Amino acid sequence: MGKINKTKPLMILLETFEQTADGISSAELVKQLQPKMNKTTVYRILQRLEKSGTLHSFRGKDGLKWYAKHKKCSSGQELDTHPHFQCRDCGKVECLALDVSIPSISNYKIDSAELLLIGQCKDCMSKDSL
Amino acid sequence: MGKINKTKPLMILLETFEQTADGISSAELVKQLQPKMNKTTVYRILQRLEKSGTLHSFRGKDGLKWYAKHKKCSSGQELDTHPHFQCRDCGKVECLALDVSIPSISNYKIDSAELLLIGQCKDCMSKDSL
DNA sequence: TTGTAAATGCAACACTGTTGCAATAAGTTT
DNA sequence: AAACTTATTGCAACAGTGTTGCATTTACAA
Repeated sequence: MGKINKTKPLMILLETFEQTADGISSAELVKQLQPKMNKTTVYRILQRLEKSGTLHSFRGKDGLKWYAKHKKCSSGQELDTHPHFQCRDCGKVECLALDVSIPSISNYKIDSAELLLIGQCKDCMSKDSL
Repeated sequence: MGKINKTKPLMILLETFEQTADGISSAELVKQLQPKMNKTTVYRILQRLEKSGTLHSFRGKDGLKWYAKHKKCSSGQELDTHPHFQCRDCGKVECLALDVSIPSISNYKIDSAELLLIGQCKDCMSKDSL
């Protein structure tokens, strides 16, 4: 009891996501944290943080899994279906603060939706004009 | 000249997609066509068919790449941004004949959008009630 | 027939993500 | 504190998706 925690992998990941509102791919995290932290540990912590509601996940344009902070919905239980933007050039992913209305389809039960917008971000647009 | 074509991989793939309006994942195709056709060949033909406009591709909920017939837009050059539905239970993917309006974002140039609706299809709903 | 370009197969590889098991750390009970 | 239990982490091995290089075959043209 009273033993001082060393900086744990969980904390490192939590702080990483606290520092940005952007998305981070699991693969990127694994690379960044090696060899300080094991690949398996990274994947497992991400799963835990998603299950606990701290993070949300989605797929990027290349099929990679991305995570970002989970934004609490203003009105309780509704689905948070904000879109994500991914730059076709640098690959960066951002959460967009927009509401997307999910179309309803007869004979189908829709649980969730993922909207990914692909384009060019500010940085890459300005690089183009140099 | 005049030599009779044996049934070529390209033709097999084309016919496969002609027979359904649903999506088929590359991985599924590779499995189905083995050992008649090589994995690499399948992937390369899919790339070719997408580049030529015969197929379009998108990512499913698990990051797999899916292909389906490309539907021509009624009015020429506009982006075809129909959503896709994937069943959370059986994994099947369908193209939905709905128009989705892509939100525009200041400072961003949006090229394309992917909307994936995840839920339960008719078949799996009826299986549940047995 | 000969030559050339496209299409296919094969092996090996890179990468993302998972699983099983052992080792460690943390928390609980006595 | 000691013993026990549970949760975390690391490591190695694996499975699956997709790509690349190179050799071979096929289609097509001169």
